[in-house]
Amino acid sequence: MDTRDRLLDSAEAICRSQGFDAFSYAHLSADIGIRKASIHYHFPTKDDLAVAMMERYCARFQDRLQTLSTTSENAAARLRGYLDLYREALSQGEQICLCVAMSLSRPSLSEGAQGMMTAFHQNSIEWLIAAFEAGEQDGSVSTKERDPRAKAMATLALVEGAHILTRVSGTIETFDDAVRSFRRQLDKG
Amino acid sequence: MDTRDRLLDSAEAICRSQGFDAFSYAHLSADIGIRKASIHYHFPTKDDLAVAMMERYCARFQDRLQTLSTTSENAAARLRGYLDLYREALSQGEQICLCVAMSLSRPSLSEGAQGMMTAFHQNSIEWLIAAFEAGEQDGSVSTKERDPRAKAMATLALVEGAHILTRVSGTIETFDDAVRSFRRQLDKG
DNA sequence: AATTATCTACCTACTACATGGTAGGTTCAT
DNA sequence: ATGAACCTACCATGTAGTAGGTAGATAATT
Repeated sequence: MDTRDRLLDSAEAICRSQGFDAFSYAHLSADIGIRKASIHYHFPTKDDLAVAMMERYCARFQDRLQTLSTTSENAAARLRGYLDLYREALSQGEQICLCVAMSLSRPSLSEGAQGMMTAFHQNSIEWLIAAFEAGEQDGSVSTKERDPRAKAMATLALVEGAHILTRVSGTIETFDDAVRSFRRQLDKG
Repeated sequence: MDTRDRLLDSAEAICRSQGFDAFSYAHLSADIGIRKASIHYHFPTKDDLAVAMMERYCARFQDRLQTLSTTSENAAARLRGYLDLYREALSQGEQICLCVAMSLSRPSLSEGAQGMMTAFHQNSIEWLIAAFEAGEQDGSVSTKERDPRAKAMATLALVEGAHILTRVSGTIETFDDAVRSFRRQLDKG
């Protein structure tokens, strides 16, 4: 793997477990074994790194969503896959969604990085809306709520909030507990 | 107001809008108008400040929950009040729950501060469980889900996640969108 | 009542270290 | 001989925290 990717990996790991302000070029340097100044060759400023990190994360996530859409047998399966995606992202319970992690850092992140976060949510919402609409058509997702947008935003809030709860408790069971009710709805449909 | 409280106010404001790592004794100093070193008289270390901040926040929140329990006419009203509490906490959309904000900072927060966060969630969950159980008894809250613990954890995740979404979008409408589905359920019952 | 000691809440001045970032040089493959 | 990918050495600034002093209120002792 090339240095650039290793830098992004290292940065993403710290960022997702301790927040954006928690890692420094010195940490990365010690972590991957090149001098601090050399990192500036790959990412002139820390904000460049932030943007690159978000871009890669968003692209990967988007890919996964795409795959889910095409391979799932019905809308309920798609949404179950979505839950699994967030569950896997937790790793052992210490890695939360990069977007959640970044959202709390000082808003001095530059419009570039801010924009990536907004885009990430936008994409997620659109995907979820499509999933819920498909669920109503194929009958695999039955809910009282009719408004697909409300359902989509509630779902996004649920999984991101579940990440926070899991981060605090430290055990992945917390995530399962928090999404249990929603998951049961998907199984019944 | 005495200096100690002003320090806590200032710290809490920055912490809830930019994260724990975003404020320094220098910021507080400039904000309330005493010298940086004098802050160490009130809070010897930054972690002492963190613990005091969390203690005050938890106590206040607990008080509010208590009030809600005693003054609401039924369980649905209690839960509606809970949603309002989180909505108000957002202020104009930049102030998120202190516990959510702290949960992302480097876990070098000391067991004291970590423990306060766990306690906060514990208290919230217990309060919510009681509310959902009351809702089943008085018939004001009707849901498919039977397990009150699953409902409680899902609700906590929902409101904390809604805070994150609101923080990113910057508008309070986001919060309303995210909890709309749940709130509608409470109104119907 | 006058003096002395103690305590609170601040101050100036400092340290040691971490931070992001820069200047300029070296190695090595193309 | 050009450029990518690194290096050493540095800088200005910000960080939490310390040492030691001071004005003023309060309490204790004579």
